[in-house]
Amino acid sequence: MTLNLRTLPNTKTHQNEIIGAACLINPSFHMDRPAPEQPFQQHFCAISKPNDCIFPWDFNEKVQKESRKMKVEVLPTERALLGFLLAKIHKIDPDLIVGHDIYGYDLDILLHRINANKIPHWSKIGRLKRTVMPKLSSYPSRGASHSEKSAMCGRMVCDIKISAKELVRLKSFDLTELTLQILKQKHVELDFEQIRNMYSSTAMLLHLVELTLIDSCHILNIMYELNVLPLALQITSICGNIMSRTLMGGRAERNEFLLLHAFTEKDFIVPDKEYKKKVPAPVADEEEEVDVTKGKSGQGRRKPAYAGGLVLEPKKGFYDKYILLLDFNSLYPSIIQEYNICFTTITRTEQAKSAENEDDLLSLELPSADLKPGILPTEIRKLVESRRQVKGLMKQEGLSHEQIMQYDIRQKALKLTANSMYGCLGFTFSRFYAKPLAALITMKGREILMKTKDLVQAMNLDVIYGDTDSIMINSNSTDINEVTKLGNKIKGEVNKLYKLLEIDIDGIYKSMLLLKKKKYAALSVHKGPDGKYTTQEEKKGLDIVRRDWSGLAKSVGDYVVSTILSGESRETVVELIHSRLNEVGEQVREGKIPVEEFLITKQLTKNPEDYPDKKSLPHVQVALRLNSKGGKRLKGGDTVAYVICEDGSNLAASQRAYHPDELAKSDSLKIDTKYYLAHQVHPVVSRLCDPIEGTDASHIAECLGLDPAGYRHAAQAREEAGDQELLDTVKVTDEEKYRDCERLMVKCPGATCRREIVLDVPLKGADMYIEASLGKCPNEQCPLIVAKNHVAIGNQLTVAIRDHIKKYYQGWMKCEDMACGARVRKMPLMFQRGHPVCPSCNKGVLNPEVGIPSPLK
DNA sequence: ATGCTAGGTGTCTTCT
DNA sequence: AGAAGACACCTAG
Repeated sequence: MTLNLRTLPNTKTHQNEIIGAACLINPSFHMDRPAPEQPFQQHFCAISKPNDCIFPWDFNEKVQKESRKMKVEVLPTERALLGFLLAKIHKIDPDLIVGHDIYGYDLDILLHRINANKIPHWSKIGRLKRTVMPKLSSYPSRGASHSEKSAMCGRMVCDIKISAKELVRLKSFDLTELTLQILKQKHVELDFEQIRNMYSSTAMLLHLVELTLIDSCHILNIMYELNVLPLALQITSICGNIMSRTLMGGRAERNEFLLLHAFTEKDFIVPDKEYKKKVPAPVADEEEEVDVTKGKSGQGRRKPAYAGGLVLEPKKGFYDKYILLLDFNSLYPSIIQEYNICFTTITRTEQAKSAENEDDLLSLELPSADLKPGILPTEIRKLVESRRQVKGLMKQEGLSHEQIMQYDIRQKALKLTANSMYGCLGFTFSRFYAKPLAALITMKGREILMKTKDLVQAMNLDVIYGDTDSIMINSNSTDINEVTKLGNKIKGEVNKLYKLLEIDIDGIYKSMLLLKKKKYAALSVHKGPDGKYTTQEEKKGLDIVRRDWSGLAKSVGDYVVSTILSGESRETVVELIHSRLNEVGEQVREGKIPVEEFLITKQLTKNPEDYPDKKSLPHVQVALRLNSKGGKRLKGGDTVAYVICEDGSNLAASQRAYHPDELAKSDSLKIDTKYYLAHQVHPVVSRLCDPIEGTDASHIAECLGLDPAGYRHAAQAREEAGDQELLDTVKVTDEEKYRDCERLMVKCPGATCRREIVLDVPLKGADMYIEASLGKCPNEQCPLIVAKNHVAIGNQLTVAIRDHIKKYYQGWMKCEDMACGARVRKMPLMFQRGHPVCPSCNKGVLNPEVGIPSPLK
C-alpha cells in the first residue's frame, strides 16, 4: 500500500495539519518480481479541510459523480480523516507501506496529529498493539527517531527517498526531481497558499485530490522503476539481516549481520554490541589537534583515521593520441583475498605486542601463504563466486525478461555487498570496526598501484595518471589495434604478479583533457556489434558534473569540453569557444536565458538553524527564509535551489541568494547577470581551457564581456605556478625552462679568430653542452679548444652578466598588449592589482623588458 | 544517528 | 593587500 499525505500549516498555530491522503493498494504484490503491468488494483482518497475553510457547496455531490473514476471520502475534520485512515490501514493490513520521505516527514506528522487529535488505537498503523505513543521528536530533527520508526513495526516501510539516495545519483531527492528524472514525468508541487486557494471551488478541490492521487502513483512507479524491493530482498537474503532494516538504508548493519552469521557458524565468539557511545578516533594524547570534528553535533567530518588510496600526480594537458585505461577489478575485495586479510589471520609481531604502537602498520604481520583462508576472505570469495555463477546463468539461452532482471539484480546485490565490506571495517561505529585491517588493505592498495606504475614505466610507457586502482597510459599511438595489443600486454605482465588480483582494460580514450587529480574528460571508444567504432564522452569530477554549479555554467562548460575533445585543430577549437562565449555573454545580458539555467543547488548538511555561520551561506539563508514561512520545512539532507539576484543592495553575492519562487513573485529582484558570467561561466570555462594554448582567463573574460584586465594577473599567476610545477617534475625541456632568457654568446679567444659561438639550447643538461660546444672552435682554421681558456670565457661571462644587470636597472617596461606595444621607463602611477597600467593604452599592464624569468624567481 | 579516504574549489575570517 | 586557515560541498574511487 502506498501512503501519501497532504498537509497544510494551521494559520493560527502554524503547525502542520493533515488535510488529505491518497493510497493505492496492490493485494497481490510480489517482491521478487519486476513491476507488474497494473501497478495497483484498488485505491482510496480522503480529504478534509482546515478549520478556517469550508468545502465548496456542491463538493459532496460532485464527489459522488466522480466516484467511478476516483474514490474519495470527504471528512469534516482532521480528526475524522485520521480515524478513517487508521481504520483503512487496520482493515487492509498492509505488509508493505510505500511513500516518499515517510521517515523524514509523513510518519512524524501522522503521529503528531494522531496525538493532538487524541485518536484512539494509534498503534494500528503498525501490527503491534500498543498503548503508549512513542516519544515524538521535537521540531529541529533530521528525521524519525528510533522509537518513531517502531510505530509501524510489523509492516515494512519503503521510503523511496531513502532508497533512491542509495540507488541513484541525483541533484535532489524531492518528489519533483525523482518523478522527473526516473519517470520522466512532471510532478506538480503546490505551496500551502495554492492548496488553501483550492478550497474555493469544487473543480479545484477535486483537482487537489487528483494530484494527491497522482503523486501516490508516481511514488509507486518510482519504487517499481528502481526495483527497490527485489534488490532489498536479494541483499537481505545475502546478508541474513532484516528486510525492513535493509529498506531503511545503512550499509553497516547489513554487513554486521553477514559477518555475525559467518563467525558464529565457525564457532567464533562475536564482538559485543556496544551500546555506549564510542569516542571516534581517540588520538588526543597531547593537546595537539584534539580531533578536528567540525561543530559539536558530531555531524561534521572527522579527520581521517587512516590513509586511503593513492592518487598519482596527473600529467596535465590535452591528449589527442589514444590513452589506455587499466583498472584492477574490485581492488579492495581482491586484496582481502589475495593477502588473506581477516580478524583471524592478521597478528601483531612479537615485539609490537608489548609496545603501544597500535597504529603502526609495520607491527602487523601478513599470514603465510599456506595459512587457510580466514572468514573475511572466504565470505568475499563466496560472494564473488556466486556473482560469477549468476552472471553465467544470465547468459543462458531462452531466458525470460523477468528471469534476466532477477539475475541481474542478484548479481548487483552480490557486488554491492562485496564492495561494502571494506568500508565497514573502517567505520568507527561498526561492530566489526577494525582500523588496522582497513589501513592494511589501503596500504596494500597503494603498494599495488605504485608497483603497477613502476612496472608500466619500466616498459618505457608514459603513465599520465592513476587513482586508487587505475592507471592511465599515453600510448602515443593513433592505431587502436596496436593500443589494444599494448593494453593486453600490460595486462599480462601485471597479472603475472598476483594469484587472484586482476587488472583489465577498462577503456580506451581517443582524446582526453586531464586537468587535475580527479578531474578529467575523455572520449572513450567502443566497438559496436557492426564492428564500427563509436565514441562517448566521459566526464569525471569537473565542475560540470557537480550539482553546485548553475545549469548555465554547466551547459557552456559542456560545450567547451565537447569542442576540445572533438579533434578539431587547436585554432578552430579556440575560435569556436570564443564565439560561443560571445554569444552566451550577449544572451545572458539580454535576459534570453530561462531562469532554470541560473539555479544553483546545494545540500544542507545540517538543519539550517544549526549552522554556526548562517549569514554567509546562500543555501542556508534561503532555507531559513523558506522555513519561516511554514509548510514543509527544509532540514539536514535536503537540497536547496537558489539564484543570485540583483536586489538593490550592495551586499556580497552570497548574501543575495533567493529561491526561484521569490524571484518569480518579486518585481524588484533581477538575475545578477554579472555574477553568473564572472563567477559561474568564467571560472568553469577558464579551468577547462587551462591547458589550451591560444586562450586564457583574460581572453575568456573579454569574450563574455567582462573586464579582461582583472584576469590577466590570475592567468599569469597560474602560468607561473605551472612553470614551477614543470620545473619540479624535471620533465620540462630546457627550451621551455629558459624560454625568456637570452642566449650567451662567446667569442673564440683565439687572437685571429674571434669566431662567435652561441651557446645554443643543449639537449641534455647544461654541463654536457658546455663540454661539447666549447670544445674545439667551430672555425676550421682555428685550432683552439675554447673551453681551455677559462679566464677569457669567464671574463666574457662577467661582461654579459654586467650588461644584463645594467639593462635590468634601466627599467624599460613594455605593454603586455601586443597591439599597443608601448615601451616606457617611467613608472606610471596607475596600478591594477599590483601591476603598473600602461599609460598609452590604459588597458594592458606593463611588464619589465628585462626581468627575472619566472621559474628562477 | 551512523560505510571509508583523497582532492578541488569557493567564501569568509584572521594574521602578517 | 595578500597569504593562510577554517569551513562547507561535492565528487572519484
